[in-house]
Amino acid sequence: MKSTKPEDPVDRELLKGSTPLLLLSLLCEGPMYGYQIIETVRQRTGGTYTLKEGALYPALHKLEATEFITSYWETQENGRERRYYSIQPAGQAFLTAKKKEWNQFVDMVQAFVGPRA
Amino acid sequence: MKSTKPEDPVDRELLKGSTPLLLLSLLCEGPMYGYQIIETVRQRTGGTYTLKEGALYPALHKLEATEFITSYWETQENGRERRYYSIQPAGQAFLTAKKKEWNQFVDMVQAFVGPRA
DNA sequence: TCATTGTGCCTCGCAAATTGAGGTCCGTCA
DNA sequence: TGACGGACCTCAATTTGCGAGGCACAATGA
Repeated sequence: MKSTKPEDPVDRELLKGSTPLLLLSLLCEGPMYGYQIIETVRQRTGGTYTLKEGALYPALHKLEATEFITSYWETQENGRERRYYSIQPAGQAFLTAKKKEWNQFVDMVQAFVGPRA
Repeated sequence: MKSTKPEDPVDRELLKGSTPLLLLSLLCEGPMYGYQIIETVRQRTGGTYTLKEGALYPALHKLEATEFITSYWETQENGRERRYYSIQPAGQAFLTAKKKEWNQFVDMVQAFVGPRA
């Protein structure tokens, strides 16, 4: 798993604050481990959005500290370990709230920028 | 001009990066001065988005430094001064690019979060 | 007249988040 | 053996918004 050539990345500043939203959304589909999250995001966006490790891990740890997600280590057949994260009920609730906020935010900006070109 | 009670504000982190986009969009409608921008945004969003001075002025100065906008002082009848900002051709171009980026960004997040509830 | 509110500009230090670079460990395959 | 990729992590620097503060002056009303 590795490839997908780089596309023009989206303005980094726009991404700020959207990370928890993304992570929780992803984990809604099932448990995932860090590296997998990065690859999944990269693939699904065709390389437009490359989640950086330096942003991902701190974000995950924070979500875990607030009990929105939990983690557990799982040993693969080859003996190597992976740390899986899964969403918690509190995280579900938080996600719902965040989604609403996100939609509000989009509507607001759209109101100024004008509807989709 | 003053009122519009405070509503629940949108997550500050989400706002990051969207400010230049907003400012340029507004200035597309014609020259405006700082205080006016703040009031306009507050009114149009019903108080959801209160652009703070500490965020606005630095942002304007930056846009001016990059020649996306220009400013000029105008004296009112009562003798007071206002600093008007107006968009420049370079700003127009930048705005167009930013808009496209914005739409891309929204689509991307939407793809993970799921379409509007 | 005096005090308060509103208009209008600005800067500074703090907090939060991402980036980019760095580091570690260990399978696998040539 | 050596190089690569999987897989975890941290840290300094940067960027941006926030809050608080400051300054100046007009208009309002007690």
